[in-house]
Amino acid sequence: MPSRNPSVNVPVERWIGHLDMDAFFAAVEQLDHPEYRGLPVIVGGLGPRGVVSTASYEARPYGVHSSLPTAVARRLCPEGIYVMPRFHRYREISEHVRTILKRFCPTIETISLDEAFFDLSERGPSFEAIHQTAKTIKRDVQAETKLTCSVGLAPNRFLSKLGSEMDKPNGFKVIDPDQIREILDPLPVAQIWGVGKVTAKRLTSLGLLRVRDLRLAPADLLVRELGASGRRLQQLAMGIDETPLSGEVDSKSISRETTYAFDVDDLEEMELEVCRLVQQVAQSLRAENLICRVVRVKVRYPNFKTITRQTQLDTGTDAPEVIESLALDLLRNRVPLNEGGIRLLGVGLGGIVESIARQLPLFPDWL
DNA sequence: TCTGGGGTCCTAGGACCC
DNA sequence: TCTGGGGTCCTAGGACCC
Repeated sequence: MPSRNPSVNVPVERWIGHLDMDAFFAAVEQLDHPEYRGLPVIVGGLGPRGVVSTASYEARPYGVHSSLPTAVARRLCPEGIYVMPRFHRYREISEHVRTILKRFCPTIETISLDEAFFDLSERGPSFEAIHQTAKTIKRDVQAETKLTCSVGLAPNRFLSKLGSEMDKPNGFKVIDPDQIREILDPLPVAQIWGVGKVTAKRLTSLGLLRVRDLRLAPADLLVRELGASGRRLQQLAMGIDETPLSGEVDSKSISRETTYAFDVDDLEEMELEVCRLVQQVAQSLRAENLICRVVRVKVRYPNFKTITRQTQLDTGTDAPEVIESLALDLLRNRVPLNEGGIRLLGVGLGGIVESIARQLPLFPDWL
C-alpha cells in the first residue's frame, strides 16, 4: 500500500531507512573507557603501516579521518589516544542494533558493522506512522546501546544513505520526493554511491562536476565512457534507485591477509604466513559449515602492485591440509617472487557453498 | 603523508565446446 | 583450408564500499 507524505501528496512506493552509527569504533571505545570521553580517540592499525579505521569527533578538527595512515595521524594529533580495533566488541553491539531493527522491520540489509538499511514500506499507510517508527528505532538504539546514530529516511536506498550522511552526528533526515532535485543537483559527483576516485576523475575530464551535470549529460556519452555503470550513475543522479534490500545474504568469499611491517623476501617466512592464514580461513569456513571450490593467494609488492593467483578444485573442501597445499603451490610456482620482496600476503577462498556432507549424521542408522 | 583488511561487483580475454 | 558464431567457464585485475 503506497503511503502519502502529507507535505507532497504524491504516493511514495517505498520508504527506506538508513542507520549509521556515529564514529562507531571510536564511540565504543569511549563507551567502554569513560576516561576517553571528550578526548580525540583514534582506532586503527598501530604499526608503521597502519591506517585509521575511525576517528572520534574530537579528533576530526585535527584533520584525522578514516584511511589516513596512522603515522600521519600521530603527527597531526600527537595528544590523541590511539587504540587497536576490538572487532568482537563491535560485532556484539552491531548485533544488538540489528535485533532492534528487526523488531520493527522484517527486511533489513546490513552493509557493515556500523551501517544498515531497513524497509519501512510495510509499516502502515501513513507517512506519520513510518516517520514515527524511524524515530523510535533511533531512540531505542541510543537507549539500549548508549551510542548515537544518524538516520536517513527516503524513498530509496541511495537517498536514505545520503540523508543519514547529511545530518550527522546524531541526526535524523527525511528526504521528500519533491526535494530530490534540489538536494542532489549541487552535490559533487563523488557523493554518488559508486563514484570513487577513478570515476570522479573521468567525469571531471568530461566536464561533469556536479550531480546536475551528470543528470543532464547525454546518456550515450555516459555509456560510451563508463559502460553499463554510466546508465546506473545517471539514474542515481536523478534520484532513481529501484534496488531492493537484499535481506540477509550468505558471503561468497572468505579471506585473510597480512601487511608486513617491513617488506619480506624470505620464501620460508612467506610459507609460514600462508600456513597461518590458511588456518584462519579454514577455521572460518568450518565454523559456518561451508566448503570452498577456489583457493586464492594474493601478493602486494613494495610498489603497491597487487596480483592474485587462484586455482579451482573438482570438489568442494573444508580441509585445511588441502587448502594449505594448494595455497603453498600457488605461492611457490605461480607468484613471481623476484628481488625486492613483498609487503602483503593474503589467502582467500571462493566458490563457497554450504556443506551438505557435514550436515549428515556422523553415524546414520543404516550403517 | 605513503597508503589496512574484509568484502562485492564488473570486465576482458582465453579455453573449450557445439 | 587462412578461418563462424555463440555460450559458458575460468582467471586476473580493478573499482568501489565501509
